[in-house]
Amino acid sequence: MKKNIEKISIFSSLSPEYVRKIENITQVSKYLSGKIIFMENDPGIGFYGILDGKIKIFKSSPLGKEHILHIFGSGEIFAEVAVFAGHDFPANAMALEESTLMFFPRDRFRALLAEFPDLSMSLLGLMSMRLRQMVGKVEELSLKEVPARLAAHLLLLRDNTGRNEFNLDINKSQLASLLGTIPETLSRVIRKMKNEGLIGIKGSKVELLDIQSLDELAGGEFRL
Amino acid sequence: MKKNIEKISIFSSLSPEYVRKIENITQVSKYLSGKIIFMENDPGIGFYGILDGKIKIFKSSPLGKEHILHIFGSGEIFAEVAVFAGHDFPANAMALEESTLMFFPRDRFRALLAEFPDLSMSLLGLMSMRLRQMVGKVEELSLKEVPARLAAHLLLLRDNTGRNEFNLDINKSQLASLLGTIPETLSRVIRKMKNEGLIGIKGSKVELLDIQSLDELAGGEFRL
DNA sequence: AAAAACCTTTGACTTAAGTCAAAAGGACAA
DNA sequence: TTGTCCTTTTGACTTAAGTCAAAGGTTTTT
Repeated sequence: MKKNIEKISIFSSLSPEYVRKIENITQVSKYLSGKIIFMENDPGIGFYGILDGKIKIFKSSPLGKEHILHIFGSGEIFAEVAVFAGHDFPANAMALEESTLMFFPRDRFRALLAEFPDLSMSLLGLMSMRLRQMVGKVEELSLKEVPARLAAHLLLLRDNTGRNEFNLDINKSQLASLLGTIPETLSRVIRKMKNEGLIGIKGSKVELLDIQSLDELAGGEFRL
Repeated sequence: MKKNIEKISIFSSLSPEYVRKIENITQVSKYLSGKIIFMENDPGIGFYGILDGKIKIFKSSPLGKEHILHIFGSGEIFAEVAVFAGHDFPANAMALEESTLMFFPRDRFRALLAEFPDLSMSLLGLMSMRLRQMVGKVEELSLKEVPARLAAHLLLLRDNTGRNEFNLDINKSQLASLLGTIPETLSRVIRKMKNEGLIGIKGSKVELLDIQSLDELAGGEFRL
């Protein structure tokens, strides 16, 4: 069966030599829909990557009720948290449709890490990077209101230029979309901030007039 | 100087033996406000954890303008992405206030990973776990509307119980807060769904009457 | 310079969801 | 049974932000 570890997103940006080394320890198999992949309390002898298909992770109560924890799709890996931690599988896994999985045996994976510490470093680096991206997204999504997002953005530009007066380097439609809103709304928000004396703006030249209020708008203590 | 690696969140949940081993290779130093920690293109000989203080990461343009990429605070690590990847530092770092940093030399850290592959596994496991949490948060924040969140929640309960009829195991105020809204709004949303024939509800007994519409409400193809 | 294309602003309207206040309901003890 | 307390629902109002349509402004092209 063809191995295509590039489909597993966490490994896809690894250097080709490591990709090959990892591929060599894996084992690809097909699971029919409904097939159990592992059960709760089975020893965590390895984790899985999904080349194709959908896997549901679930727990069963004594009464036979099932509690779905997660459903994973192509490109994702699962069970790695338990396996890395050296635990047994904490739940069951079942194929929801015909699926092609790649199995990464714990011991051989561990041996690879032992032999090639740079592989560990690369993997840690990749995860670290992704974590950063996600944290960024959460921060972004948490500022719900447009004025807050605009204020935060302006303060960031201020940090970046070191001035209270600077030029927007993109047009307002683009800025609107960057802030997750539409030009009309942005226009109105800008007008309001101008009327309230928080900023001055002419064309793409912006001047921050009331840093403290902007800072509070942005959720307080945004940046030093 | 006292070492307290527990303050660095990614290492805080590591087992004590590894905590000690890592502590042994680190070096704690104080930086006065304004002090440069490293410069762009310096070799990435190690990464840093912040025990206390604030660090700004920035780039300088040829004209001397600075562009702040990020500001890190207590408990965070920085520069690890470049260091793990074996790159030079891609930007400058400066203390924004008096800060206490812990330095993790790349070579010694790498040697530790080589010697203790289980440490690699644990770290990968921890990062994986955090990544999961963040992904979950992003998904949650992306469903903006209350009816969508309620529909998603009901479908999840359905998955979990395996029935179209089940009991809410918490009261409606708690449910409202779980969904990130308030009881009044939840009450109205429920009434609307009832009027539209999507659900039946009596006390805490819920029946899903139109799975397909609920599924669409929840953003389509929520769960198989 | 005139025309076309694009960007930005404004107005009028709609929708989602929050606030405040008050009315129903339900549970349970005295 | 009658209160008392808590949860839930309802109404009236407000706010934030989106849609649609149209009017001004800028550029760019010809």
